Amino acid sequence: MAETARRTESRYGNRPTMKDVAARAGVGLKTVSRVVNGEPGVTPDTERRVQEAIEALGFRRNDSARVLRKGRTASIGLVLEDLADPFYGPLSRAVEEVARAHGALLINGSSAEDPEREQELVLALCARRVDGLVVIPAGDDHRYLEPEMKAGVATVFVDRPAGQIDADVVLSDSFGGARDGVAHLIAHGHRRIGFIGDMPRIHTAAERLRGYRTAMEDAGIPVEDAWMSLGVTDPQRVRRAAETMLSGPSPVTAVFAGNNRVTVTVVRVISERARPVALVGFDDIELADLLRPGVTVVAQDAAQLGRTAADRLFRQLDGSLLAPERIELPTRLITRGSGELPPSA
Amino acid sequence: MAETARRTESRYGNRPTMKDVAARAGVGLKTVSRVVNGEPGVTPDTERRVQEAIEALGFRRNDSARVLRKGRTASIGLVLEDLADPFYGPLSRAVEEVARAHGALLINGSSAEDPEREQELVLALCARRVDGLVVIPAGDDHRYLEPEMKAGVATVFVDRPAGQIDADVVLSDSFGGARDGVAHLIAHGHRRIGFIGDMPRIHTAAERLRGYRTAMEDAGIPVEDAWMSLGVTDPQRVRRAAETMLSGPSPVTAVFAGNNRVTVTVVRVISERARPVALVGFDDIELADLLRPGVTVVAQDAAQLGRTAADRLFRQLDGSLLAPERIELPTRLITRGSGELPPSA
DNA sequence: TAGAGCCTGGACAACGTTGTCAGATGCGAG
DNA sequence: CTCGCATCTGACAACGTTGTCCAGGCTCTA
Repeated sequence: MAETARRTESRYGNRPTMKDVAARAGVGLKTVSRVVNGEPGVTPDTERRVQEAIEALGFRRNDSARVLRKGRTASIGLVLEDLADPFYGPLSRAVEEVARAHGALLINGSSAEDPEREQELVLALCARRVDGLVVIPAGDDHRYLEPEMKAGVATVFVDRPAGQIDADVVLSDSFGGARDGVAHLIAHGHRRIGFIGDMPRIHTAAERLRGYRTAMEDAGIPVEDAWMSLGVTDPQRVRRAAETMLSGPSPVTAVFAGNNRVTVTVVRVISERARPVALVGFDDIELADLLRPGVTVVAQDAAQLGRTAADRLFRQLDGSLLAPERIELPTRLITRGSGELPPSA
Repeated sequence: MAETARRTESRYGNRPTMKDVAARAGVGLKTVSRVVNGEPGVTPDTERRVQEAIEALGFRRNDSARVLRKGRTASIGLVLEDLADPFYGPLSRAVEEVARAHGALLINGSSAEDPEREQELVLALCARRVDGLVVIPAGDDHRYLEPEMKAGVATVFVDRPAGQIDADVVLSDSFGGARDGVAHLIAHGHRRIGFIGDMPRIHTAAERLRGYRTAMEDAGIPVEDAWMSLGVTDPQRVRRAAETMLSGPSPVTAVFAGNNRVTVTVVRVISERARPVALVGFDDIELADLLRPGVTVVAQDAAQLGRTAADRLFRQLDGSLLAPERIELPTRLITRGSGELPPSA
């Protein structure tokens, strides 16, 4: 009775606690705790009374208090660049699945490729005492994480390595993938090949550029500056860059696109041109097989990246002190037509 | 000195607290709290000493304890079906942006369209005392949320309404969109039109089916059972369903696809056929404009759904007691070619 | 029937933070 | 020189949970 009144009269936001449950069930506080956590040492009769009280009051354990007491939050943080990017959806989902298998929840944040925002997010997650962090770095200096890692926050970087600190990282073989993709174009007779990619301060972008250069060099083809466009990602500028290389005095006959967004725009530009242009893109894109010609890509497995990173994270959490490791996953060239076009003109 | 030793010798996971900072700076506990929270009433000199101690120890405030004291967690939960689905990426991102603007973090979970898993996730989020919930329901009975909502957890449903309870919901106009899409096909001369969609227990699927039926009825066209395929989503079965309706004794000349995944598979099937088949899909898909013919779709704005829901959530949190509302966002027919093909045969 | 041992239940402290309140300090005015 | 006031600081309780430990009641055996 009294308890019911208390609930009813209580201000918005007041919730019953174990104490309330205990009072209503006529037992001690700790007994309620035992029932809630399925600990042994409670007679069936007592347990029933407690369960009824829980039901009646709509009690739900306050995990904040629990965390405070126990030290572990059973949650991990994932900081990525943009959840809306189709590359990160599967990655995030894969991390979530692994977390779920370990009974942990996932807190998600997008850095929008802004180093400051990355740091802000990471530190906010640390303040909540996430057990671990999976980070797709935006910045190139992660020394701010050192105290956190020392304090026991498991940390794994994905897609790009950490800057200035020694930490686990899971990568795709950007260099090898790009090199093979460009070599593929060369094997089909191209010599004037363009490269459009992101800012070289982004590790993957730099590696892919290096792969491009290496493939060209291996084939003994000198690269002209006009064939390369770096730091360009927004559709409008990619479009301009592509059109420029396709028009100049020595126009390219093939393009290597440095990521999925660039690929999409280049496909658009090429489809508007009369003369066919060969194309290989880094990252697979949906429906690539249905375009005419199909888009040849260097595919990386985003889900596998996420899974691998999360596995590694929980291995850290399971206590083994592991030396930081660099895990590189292979890429896969998927030929669909656009990369096999011969040079024209 | 003593503190340093304590830190160094401390077991894995030990972190400095405000008490440690206070001891090192030679001030009281509360003074540290004041500095950390930027409260007034601390002399610049004291503040500097405290800041130095914080720096030296690598102190970071424990938000779990803070939450326990203050009651608000500054985090909201988002339960959706599958983060890897391109429809949910932008939605999730939009919710995150709004949360960020309110200083809150986002905890994400995928229900995988399993009602039990949805409930499990939601209750886990409530146990963490998230301030609010954005839920894309998998189940059709949400009475389990009643005690939580009563206790002050702001709740908004998205994409599908809640079951058995009265709550805010933000929807796309599935019915109207589907009806218009089908009417568009009818206007282009089709009479035998197929429908492939998800299980009718999913609200959006049911609404889209209703839209299809209504459009057909409005045009005075009797619908044959063989034209409809319900509860089919995995690519293989969609493929079989599509092939069946395109082959039978009275084959359809056009297909309305109930969601993005179905649309993609149907595009595949159609592209393999000699005879052209008209197609309108619900949900936009990337590169739809580059296919030949381009794919005509009924587009909904996932980001806008997320933004609207999150806005509503924070309005609830800002204290105003609002009567539950149903907000319906319009859809947009985007014609690209596939929906304007005339009937053939 | 008394003592040993087991089982159940509860009192209490602790986790790290913030709100309350009162004490200390310094300064100016009478 | 002393009082009063404003400013700064710190002791203490509280948030809701879990771990420790002890008390009381029971059963079983000698």
